[in-house]
Amino acid sequence: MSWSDATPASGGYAAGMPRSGAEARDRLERAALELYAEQGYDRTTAADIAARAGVTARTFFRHFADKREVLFHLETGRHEDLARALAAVPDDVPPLAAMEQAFRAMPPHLEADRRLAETRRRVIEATPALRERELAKMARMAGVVAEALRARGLAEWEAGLFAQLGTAALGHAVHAWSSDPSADYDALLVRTFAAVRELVGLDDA
Amino acid sequence: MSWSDATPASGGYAAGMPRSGAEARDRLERAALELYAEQGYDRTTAADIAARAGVTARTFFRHFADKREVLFHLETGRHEDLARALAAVPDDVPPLAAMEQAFRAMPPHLEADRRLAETRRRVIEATPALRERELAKMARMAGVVAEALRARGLAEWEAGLFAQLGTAALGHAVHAWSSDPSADYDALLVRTFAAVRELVGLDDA
DNA sequence: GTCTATATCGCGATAGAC
DNA sequence: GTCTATCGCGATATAGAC
Repeated sequence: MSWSDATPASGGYAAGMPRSGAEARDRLERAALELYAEQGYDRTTAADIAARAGVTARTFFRHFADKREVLFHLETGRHEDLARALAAVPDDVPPLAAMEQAFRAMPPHLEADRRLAETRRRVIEATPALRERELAKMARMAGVVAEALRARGLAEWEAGLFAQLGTAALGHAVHAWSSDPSADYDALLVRTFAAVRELVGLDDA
Repeated sequence: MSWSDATPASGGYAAGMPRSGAEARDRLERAALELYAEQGYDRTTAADIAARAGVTARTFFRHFADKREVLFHLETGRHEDLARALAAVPDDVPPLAAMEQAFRAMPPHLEADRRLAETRRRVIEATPALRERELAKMARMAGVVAEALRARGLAEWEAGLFAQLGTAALGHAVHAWSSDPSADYDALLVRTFAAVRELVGLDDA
């Protein structure tokens, strides 16, 4: 079934195994998630992942900087999209609403396969090293958002705080979504932002 | 001078070198900060640090889980203090004010030696791995705060959001303090919380 | 791809501190 | 003596260099 049980043929690829870098990266990502879920993150070596994906360990590190990055590669690189989405929101829209619109415009890529999203979440929550990486990604995103808000005229301090609020809301929505298969992501996001507005007393933000 | 140039005597400690775990840990912390500042985090090996502290590399890892933890060990373990400080605030004090009081009651341990705090901050900001760890520590603190707020009667969601706001404010104040030697920490903290209140439209929080 | 540094952890023996 | 911290040595695996 698929390439999951493929063993690297001596001297190269197994017959018919696609050689494209993107394909290999995909298989590595899948293999990593599977193995992390099956045996746990620590007991899974980079070599294990590479073997299941039908490549060598060296190839693994060519695609991903480290063992953690495998689960976050998809999220990275979307920061430009996010900045663009925020810039596209008219300047007279208040900050929270602007973030809400931008976030709604870029739903999670894994929406297609919820089972994967759930597994991924479970693995991350069970692994301190992965939670750390997730926080770092979140912080980077908050930085991007803050910069975009500053471009909309907010002061540095304001921009930073609103960005924290907004990304916290986003994180909450994503978390809830990937924990509950029967949830509608967009609705969750809208509800979360409404709750933040009410809680924080900024109905016009 | 001091134990910095001490080499572990073959078969054991150099004569008179204190064997207490706490002393060794202190020396390791100092040595690590020095070396990280001098050569950078990546070019500093655990063996380097251990050698400067007069112990073996194995001992380093007995005291600290990894190379990053050295710079955060002091911050850890104060979570109980923080929880206690929050519990000590009367229940009728609103959440932001409660956090402000609790934080003011536990100023940073390095306040005594600002040079160290500045160096530490510079090293952390220059090292992605250390920033990641710092974020993780912050998140853990936010978790502790959130739990304390829930104990004060806030709903889970409220508690989490306020905790994020409060720890963000704390982080901002600490950051500003450890970047500017002439700043008064307590005043910074108060000013930061005031700014958050104003910005967020919750003058009574 | 191969080679290498080195981070990290397990284990048994040893040696101050109380 | 019993602790507890350290040593010394080895094993595995990550990540970067060549």
